[in-house]
Amino acid sequence: MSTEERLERAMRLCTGRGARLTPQRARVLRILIEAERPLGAYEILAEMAGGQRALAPPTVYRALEFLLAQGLVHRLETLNAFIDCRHPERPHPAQFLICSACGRVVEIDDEAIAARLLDAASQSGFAPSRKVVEVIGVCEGCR
Amino acid sequence: MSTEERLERAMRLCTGRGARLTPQRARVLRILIEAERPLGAYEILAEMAGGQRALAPPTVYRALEFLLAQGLVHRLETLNAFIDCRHPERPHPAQFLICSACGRVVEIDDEAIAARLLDAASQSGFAPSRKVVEVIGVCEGCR
DNA sequence: TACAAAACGTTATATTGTATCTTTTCGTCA
DNA sequence: TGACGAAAAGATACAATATAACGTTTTGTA
Ligand SMILES: [Zn+2]
Ligand SMILES: [Zn+2]
Ligand SMILES: [Zn+2]
Ligand SMILES: [Zn+2]
Repeated sequence: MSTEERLERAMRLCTGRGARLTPQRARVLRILIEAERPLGAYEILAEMAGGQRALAPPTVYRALEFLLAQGLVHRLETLNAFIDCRHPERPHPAQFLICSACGRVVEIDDEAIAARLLDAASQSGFAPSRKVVEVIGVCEGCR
Repeated sequence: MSTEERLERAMRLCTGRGARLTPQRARVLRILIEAERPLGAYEILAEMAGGQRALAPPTVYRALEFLLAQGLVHRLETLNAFIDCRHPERPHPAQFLICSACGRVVEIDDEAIAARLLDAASQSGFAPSRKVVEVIGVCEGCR
Protein backbone atom coordinates (compact mmCIF):
# COMPACT_ATOMS: atom_id res chain seq x y z
CA MET A 1 0.00 0.00 0.00
CA SER A 2 1.49 3.25 -1.16
CA THR A 3 2.00 6.39 0.85
CA GLU A 4 -0.74 8.12 -1.10
CA GLU A 5 -3.16 5.27 -0.55
CA ARG A 6 -2.50 5.33 3.15
CA LEU A 7 -3.00 9.05 3.32
CA GLU A 8 -6.27 8.72 1.45
CA ARG A 9 -7.40 5.98 3.79
CA ALA A 10 -6.53 8.19 6.75
CA MET A 11 -8.52 11.01 5.23
CA ARG A 12 -11.54 8.74 4.69
CA LEU A 13 -11.35 7.50 8.27
CA CYS A 14 -11.20 11.00 9.67
CA THR A 15 -13.97 12.50 7.60
CA GLY A 16 -16.10 9.48 8.41
CA ARG A 17 -15.65 10.31 12.07
CA GLY A 18 -16.15 14.01 11.73
CA ALA A 19 -12.47 14.63 12.48
CA ARG A 20 -10.36 16.98 10.42
CA LEU A 21 -7.16 15.68 8.94
CA THR A 22 -5.80 19.14 8.16
CA PRO A 23 -2.84 19.69 5.82
CA GLN A 24 -0.59 20.17 8.82
CA ARG A 25 -1.66 16.89 10.38
CA ALA A 26 -1.51 15.08 7.07
CA ARG A 27 2.00 16.36 6.61
CA VAL A 28 3.11 14.88 9.92
CA LEU A 29 1.45 11.62 8.98
CA ARG A 30 3.15 11.63 5.60
CA ILE A 31 6.54 12.18 7.20
CA LEU A 32 5.96 9.22 9.50
CA ILE A 33 4.76 7.00 6.68
CA GLU A 34 7.69 7.84 4.45
CA ALA A 35 10.23 7.42 7.23
CA GLU A 36 9.44 3.71 7.56
CA ARG A 37 10.90 3.85 11.03
CA PRO A 38 9.96 5.54 14.29
CA LEU A 39 10.69 9.24 14.49
CA GLY A 40 11.06 11.48 17.50
CA ALA A 41 8.96 14.61 17.69
CA TYR A 42 11.98 16.77 17.02
CA GLU A 43 12.96 14.70 14.01
CA ILE A 44 9.51 15.34 12.58
CA LEU A 45 9.94 18.98 13.42
CA ALA A 46 13.21 19.07 11.51
CA GLU A 47 11.56 17.45 8.50
CA MET A 48 8.79 20.00 8.53
CA ALA A 49 11.16 22.91 8.84
CA GLY A 50 12.83 21.96 5.58
CA GLY A 51 11.79 24.42 2.93
CA GLN A 52 9.79 26.91 4.92
CA ARG A 53 9.77 28.89 8.11
CA ALA A 54 10.68 27.01 11.25
CA LEU A 55 7.88 25.59 13.30
CA ALA A 56 7.74 25.24 17.04
CA PRO A 57 7.44 22.01 19.05
CA PRO A 58 3.77 22.47 19.99
CA THR A 59 2.84 22.30 16.33
CA VAL A 60 4.20 18.79 16.03
CA TYR A 61 3.00 17.63 19.43
CA ARG A 62 -0.50 18.81 18.67
CA ALA A 63 -0.57 17.06 15.34
CA LEU A 64 0.70 13.90 17.02
CA GLU A 65 -1.93 14.17 19.71
CA PHE A 66 -4.59 14.23 17.02
CA LEU A 67 -3.09 11.37 15.06
CA LEU A 68 -2.74 9.29 18.21
CA ALA A 69 -6.36 9.96 19.14
CA GLN A 70 -7.44 8.82 15.68
CA GLY A 71 -5.32 5.70 15.94
CA LEU A 72 -3.32 6.71 12.89
CA VAL A 73 -0.03 6.58 14.74
CA HIS A 74 1.33 4.86 17.81
CA ARG A 75 3.74 6.08 20.42
CA LEU A 76 6.71 3.91 21.32
CA GLU A 77 7.34 4.50 24.99
CA THR A 78 10.78 2.98 25.11
CA LEU A 79 12.00 5.17 22.27
CA ASN A 80 10.07 8.37 22.89
CA ALA A 81 9.14 8.10 19.27
CA PHE A 82 6.17 7.74 16.95
CA ILE A 83 5.30 5.38 14.15
CA ASP A 84 2.40 5.21 11.75
CA CYS A 85 -0.11 2.39 12.11
CA ARG A 86 -0.54 -0.01 9.21
CA HIS A 87 -4.16 -0.81 9.87
CA PRO A 88 -5.85 2.07 11.60
CA GLU A 89 -9.38 1.06 10.60
CA ARG A 90 -10.22 -0.20 14.05
CA PRO A 91 -8.73 -0.18 17.53
CA HIS A 92 -6.34 -3.03 18.19
CA PRO A 93 -3.79 -4.19 20.70
CA ALA A 94 -0.65 -2.38 19.67
CA GLN A 95 2.37 -4.52 20.35
CA PHE A 96 5.81 -3.83 19.00
CA LEU A 97 9.05 -5.62 18.27
CA ILE A 98 11.89 -3.13 18.30
CA CYS A 99 15.28 -4.06 16.88
CA SER A 100 18.03 -2.51 18.94
CA ALA A 101 20.50 -3.03 16.11
CA CYS A 102 18.82 -1.55 13.03
CA GLY A 103 16.05 0.40 14.74
CA ARG A 104 13.32 -1.18 12.70
CA VAL A 105 9.98 -1.77 14.35
CA VAL A 106 7.36 -4.39 13.62
CA GLU A 107 3.83 -3.99 14.86
CA ILE A 108 2.18 -7.24 15.81
CA ASP A 109 -1.38 -7.42 17.03
CA ASP A 110 -1.68 -10.61 18.93
CA GLU A 111 -5.14 -10.94 20.40
CA ALA A 112 -4.01 -13.82 22.61
CA ILE A 113 -1.46 -11.64 24.37
CA ALA A 114 -3.99 -8.88 24.79
CA ALA A 115 -6.56 -11.32 26.17
CA ARG A 116 -4.08 -12.88 28.60
CA LEU A 117 -3.07 -9.43 29.75
CA LEU A 118 -6.64 -8.38 30.25
CA ASP A 119 -7.20 -11.54 32.22
CA ALA A 120 -4.21 -10.92 34.48
CA ALA A 121 -5.31 -7.35 35.05
CA SER A 122 -8.84 -8.41 35.91
CA GLN A 123 -7.55 -10.89 38.46
CA SER A 124 -5.87 -7.98 40.20
CA GLY A 125 -9.10 -5.98 40.12
CA PHE A 126 -7.76 -3.76 37.41
CA ALA A 127 -9.76 -2.12 34.62
CA PRO A 128 -7.26 -1.55 31.80
CA SER A 129 -7.53 1.40 29.47
CA ARG A 130 -4.24 1.18 27.63
CA LYS A 131 -1.77 -1.66 27.14
CA VAL A 132 1.85 -0.99 26.34
CA VAL A 133 3.76 -3.96 25.01
CA GLU A 134 7.20 -3.40 23.55
CA VAL A 135 9.77 -6.10 23.04
CA ILE A 136 13.33 -4.96 22.53
CA GLY A 137 15.57 -7.42 20.76
CA VAL A 138 17.43 -8.21 17.57
CA CYS A 139 15.61 -8.82 14.34
CA GLU A 140 16.26 -11.69 11.98
CA GLY A 141 18.24 -9.64 9.52
CA CYS A 142 20.53 -8.31 12.21
CA ARG A 143 21.63 -11.67 13.56
CA MET B 1 8.96 -7.65 54.63
CA SER B 2 10.37 -4.52 56.21
CA THR B 3 12.48 -1.88 54.56
CA GLU B 4 15.51 -3.02 56.52
CA GLU B 5 14.98 -6.62 55.54
CA ARG B 6 14.75 -5.69 51.91
CA LEU B 7 17.88 -3.63 52.10
CA GLU B 8 19.71 -6.50 53.76
CA ARG B 9 18.51 -8.87 51.08
CA ALA B 10 19.71 -6.47 48.41
CA MET B 11 23.08 -6.29 50.12
CA ARG B 12 23.34 -10.06 50.25
CA LEU B 13 22.44 -10.36 46.58
CA CYS B 14 25.03 -7.81 45.54
CA THR B 15 27.89 -9.14 47.61
CA GLY B 16 27.07 -12.63 46.38
CA ARG B 17 27.56 -11.33 42.85
CA GLY B 18 30.66 -9.32 43.55
CA ALA B 19 28.72 -6.10 43.05
CA ARG B 20 29.00 -3.21 45.46
CA LEU B 21 25.84 -1.80 46.96
CA THR B 22 27.50 1.37 48.18
CA PRO B 23 25.86 3.70 50.73
CA GLN B 24 24.86 6.03 47.93
CA ARG B 25 23.18 3.26 45.97
CA ALA B 26 21.58 1.83 49.07
CA ARG B 27 20.21 5.26 49.85
CA VAL B 28 18.50 5.48 46.48
CA LEU B 29 17.11 2.01 46.97
CA ARG B 30 15.84 2.93 50.44
CA ILE B 31 14.08 6.00 49.08
CA LEU B 32 12.35 3.89 46.46
CA ILE B 33 11.35 1.22 48.96
CA GLU B 34 9.96 3.73 51.43
CA ALA B 35 8.08 5.65 48.74
CA GLU B 36 5.84 2.67 47.99
CA ARG B 37 5.13 4.25 44.63
CA PRO B 38 7.16 5.00 41.51
CA LEU B 39 9.47 7.99 41.75
CA GLY B 40 11.04 10.05 39.01
CA ALA B 41 14.79 10.55 39.03
CA TYR B 42 14.37 14.15 40.09
CA GLU B 43 12.03 13.19 42.90
CA ILE B 44 14.72 10.87 44.21
CA LEU B 45 17.21 13.67 43.79
CA ALA B 46 15.03 15.98 45.88
CA GLU B 47 14.77 13.35 48.61
CA MET B 48 18.51 12.94 48.69
CA ALA B 49 19.14 16.64 48.83
CA GLY B 50 17.16 16.91 52.06
CA GLY B 51 19.58 17.46 54.90
CA GLN B 52 22.83 17.84 53.09
CA ARG B 53 24.48 19.47 50.12
CA ALA B 54 22.63 19.24 46.86
CA LEU B 55 23.52 16.42 44.53
CA ALA B 56 23.53 16.49 40.76
CA PRO B 57 21.38 14.39 38.41
CA PRO B 58 24.16 12.05 37.30
CA THR B 59 24.51 10.83 40.88
CA VAL B 60 20.97 9.54 40.89
CA TYR B 61 21.02 8.24 37.33
CA ARG B 62 24.20 6.30 38.01
CA ALA B 63 22.79 4.74 41.14
CA LEU B 64 19.65 3.82 39.22
CA GLU B 65 21.70 2.32 36.42
CA PHE B 66 23.39 0.06 38.94
CA LEU B 67 20.17 -0.89 40.68
CA LEU B 68 18.51 -1.66 37.34
CA ALA B 69 21.44 -3.84 36.29
CA GLN B 70 21.16 -5.76 39.55
CA GLY B 71 17.42 -6.18 39.09
CA LEU B 72 16.73 -4.35 42.34
CA VAL B 73 14.55 -1.77 40.66
CA HIS B 74 12.49 -1.54 37.50
CA ARG B 75 11.94 1.35 35.18
CA LEU B 76 8.39 2.27 34.20
CA GLU B 77 8.59 3.52 30.65
CA THR B 78 5.19 5.12 30.54
CA LEU B 79 5.90 7.15 33.66
CA ASN B 80 9.61 7.85 33.28
CA ALA B 81 9.85 6.60 36.81
CA PHE B 82 11.42 3.88 38.91
CA ILE B 83 10.10 1.39 41.41
CA ASP B 84 11.78 -1.17 43.63
CA CYS B 85 11.33 -4.83 42.84
CA ARG B 86 9.70 -7.04 45.45
CA HIS B 87 11.50 -10.21 44.52
CA PRO B 88 14.86 -9.41 43.01
CA GLU B 89 16.39 -12.81 43.71
CA ARG B 90 16.13 -13.91 40.11
CA PRO B 91 15.32 -12.41 36.72
CA HIS B 92 11.63 -12.40 35.92
CA PRO B 93 9.19 -10.96 33.43
CA ALA B 94 8.45 -7.53 34.80
CA GLN B 95 4.88 -6.58 34.04
CA PHE B 96 3.08 -3.70 35.62
CA LEU B 97 -0.43 -2.53 36.34
CA ILE B 98 -0.43 1.23 36.71
CA CYS B 99 -3.44 3.01 38.19
CA SER B 100 -3.99 6.32 36.47
CA ALA B 101 -6.16 7.51 39.36
CA CYS B 102 -4.08 6.88 42.47
CA GLY B 103 -0.72 6.26 40.86
CA ARG B 104 -0.19 2.95 42.57
CA VAL B 105 1.65 0.25 40.68
CA VAL B 106 1.37 -3.51 41.00
CA GLU B 107 4.06 -5.75 39.62
CA ILE B 108 2.76 -9.01 38.25
CA ASP B 109 5.03 -11.66 36.81
CA ASP B 110 2.91 -13.77 34.57
CA GLU B 111 5.03 -16.40 32.90
CA ALA B 112 2.24 -17.19 30.44
CA ILE B 113 2.28 -13.69 29.07
CA ALA B 114 6.04 -13.73 28.83
CA ALA B 115 5.97 -17.07 27.05
CA ARG B 116 3.29 -15.96 24.60
CA LEU B 117 5.26 -12.82 23.89
CA LEU B 118 8.44 -14.77 23.33
CA ASP B 119 6.53 -17.03 20.98
CA ALA B 120 5.15 -14.13 18.97
CA ALA B 121 8.59 -12.56 18.75
CA SER B 122 10.16 -15.82 17.59
CA GLN B 123 7.57 -16.15 14.85
CA SER B 124 8.75 -12.81 13.53
CA GLY B 125 12.37 -13.95 13.69
CA PHE B 126 13.01 -11.79 16.69
CA ALA B 127 15.40 -12.54 19.55
CA PRO B 128 14.04 -10.58 22.52
CA SER B 129 16.31 -9.13 25.15
CA ARG B 130 13.89 -7.01 27.12
CA LYS B 131 10.11 -7.07 27.41
CA VAL B 132 8.19 -4.00 28.44
CA VAL B 133 4.62 -4.68 29.55
CA GLU B 134 2.71 -1.88 31.21
CA VAL B 135 -1.04 -1.76 31.59
CA ILE B 136 -2.55 1.59 32.39
CA GLY B 137 -5.97 1.48 33.99
CA VAL B 138 -7.94 2.00 37.16
CA CYS B 139 -7.35 -0.14 40.22
CA GLU B 140 -10.04 -1.78 42.28
CA GLY B 141 -9.95 0.77 45.05
CA CYS B 142 -10.32 3.66 42.65
CA ARG B 143 -13.51 2.42 41.02
C1' DT C 1 -22.24 38.47 7.41
C1' DA C 2 -21.64 37.54 12.43
C1' DC C 3 -20.34 34.16 15.73
C1' DA C 4 -18.08 30.36 18.34
C1' DA C 5 -15.12 26.63 18.17
C1' DA C 6 -11.20 24.62 16.42
C1' DA C 7 -6.72 24.94 14.71
C1' DC C 8 -2.44 27.22 14.55
C1' DG C 9 1.55 30.49 15.78
C1' DT C 10 4.73 32.11 19.19
C1' DT C 11 7.31 32.54 23.30
C1' DA C 12 8.84 30.80 27.21
C1' DT C 13 9.69 27.21 30.30
C1' DA C 14 9.37 22.57 32.52
C1' DT C 15 11.02 17.89 32.68
C1' DT C 16 14.06 14.19 31.77
C1' DG C 17 18.53 12.52 30.66
C1' DT C 18 23.98 12.75 29.22
C1' DA C 19 28.79 14.08 28.21
C1' DT C 20 32.89 15.22 30.17
C1' DC C 21 36.30 15.98 33.31
C1' DT C 22 38.06 15.98 38.07
C1' DT C 23 38.42 14.11 42.62
C1' DT C 24 37.83 10.59 45.93
C1' DT C 25 37.45 5.94 47.55
C1' DC C 26 38.50 1.09 47.45
C1' DG C 27 40.64 -3.27 46.70
C1' DT C 28 45.04 -5.39 45.49
C1' DC C 29 49.51 -6.51 45.68
C1' DA C 30 54.66 -5.45 45.93
C1' DT D 1 52.34 -0.57 54.88
C1' DG D 2 52.24 2.16 50.85
C1' DA D 3 51.85 2.60 45.86
C1' DC D 4 48.87 1.79 42.15
C1' DG D 5 44.89 1.07 39.06
C1' DA D 6 39.98 0.63 38.87
C1' DA D 7 35.59 1.91 40.39
C1' DA D 8 32.73 5.29 42.23
C1' DA D 9 31.30 9.87 43.14
C1' DG D 10 31.41 15.07 42.53
C1' DA D 11 30.69 18.96 39.52
C1' DT D 12 29.63 21.61 35.47
C1' DA D 13 27.50 22.13 31.49
C1' DC D 14 24.35 20.86 28.19
C1' DA D 15 21.13 17.90 25.19
C1' DA D 16 16.66 15.99 24.35
C1' DT D 17 11.85 15.70 25.21
C1' DA D 18 7.55 17.87 26.40
C1' DT D 19 4.14 21.41 27.92
C1' DA D 20 2.04 25.98 29.63
C1' DA D 21 0.13 30.09 28.34
C1' DC D 22 -1.77 33.27 25.35
C1' DG D 23 -2.78 35.56 21.17
C1' DT D 24 -4.21 35.06 16.09
C1' DT D 25 -6.19 32.84 12.17
C1' DT D 26 -9.18 29.68 10.04
C1' DT D 27 -13.42 27.16 9.60
C1' DG D 28 -17.96 25.65 9.85
C1' DT D 29 -22.50 27.32 10.83
C1' DA D 30 -26.51 30.05 11.91
ZN1 LIG E 1 -1.55 -0.16 14.91
ZN1 LIG F 1 17.52 -5.28 12.99
ZN1 LIG G 1 10.51 -7.30 39.71
ZN1 LIG H 1 -6.01 3.44 42.04
